[in-house]
Amino acid sequence: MNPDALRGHMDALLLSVLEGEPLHGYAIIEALQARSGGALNVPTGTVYPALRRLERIGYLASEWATVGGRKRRTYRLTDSGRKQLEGERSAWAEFASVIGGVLRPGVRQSG
Amino acid sequence: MNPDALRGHMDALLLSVLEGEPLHGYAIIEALQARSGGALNVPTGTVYPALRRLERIGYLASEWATVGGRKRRTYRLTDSGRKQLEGERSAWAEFASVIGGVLRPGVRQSG
DNA sequence: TGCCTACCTATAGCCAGTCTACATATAGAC
DNA sequence: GTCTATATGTAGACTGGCTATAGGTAGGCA
Repeated sequence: MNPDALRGHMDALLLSVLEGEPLHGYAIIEALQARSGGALNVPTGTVYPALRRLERIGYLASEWATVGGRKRRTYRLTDSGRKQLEGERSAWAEFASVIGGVLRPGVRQSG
Repeated sequence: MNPDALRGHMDALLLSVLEGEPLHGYAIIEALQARSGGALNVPTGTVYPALRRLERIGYLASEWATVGGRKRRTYRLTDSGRKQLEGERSAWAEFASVIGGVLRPGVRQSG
């Protein structure tokens, strides 16, 4: 998967994965991998800064927890984040439709 | 349309629009607008450098022409570009399927 | 005792592609 | 002579995903 292609879609992926249940960073990475059938291998250097950014904006909130002697920062969607997720979903639908439409083979403008 | 979302998909759009017939830069911008129902407003600062890059790689070839007193640089797909377009199309299909899959509401991993 | 793997968070700096803003020029309408 | 449409092009800003690195715990294994 070309990394550049993810640009601008990462937020939607993160919010979506957190919709069902709160997760910590490492688990989010695994969830993305699992949900994509292994196609999405997002490095920590992408996920952790993105999560902090989303928290700063107000779409996520986080709490520290210690599980099995390991510290985790667990993120959950805020109401604002849930609303944003809706927006991201329709933006994606629009985007996919537009790009898909232009890429469709054999299209000609007037002939 | 969020500009970042285009990252990594611009090449595919340009190659696709040139599949049917050779076009010059300005016409390519109009074609993208037309084919997308107005959703795609790609600025010249994006298109011209991208076209040059694609030519440098070998996916496009260009020739100068003068039409109605105005100079145009007309781009056409090379064989290599046509091949690349196929690759871009399947990459897009894969990408759209993966992202769409993760974004689908109500997905849960095991429960 | 040491080594390795899995788990877990985090940052500095790189990089490439899209964007904004600007520069340049012809044709035709008004 | 001013405006709009047509037409190409560059410099530099911006931005967000990536690489590389850093730090630490737990548990298996030899």
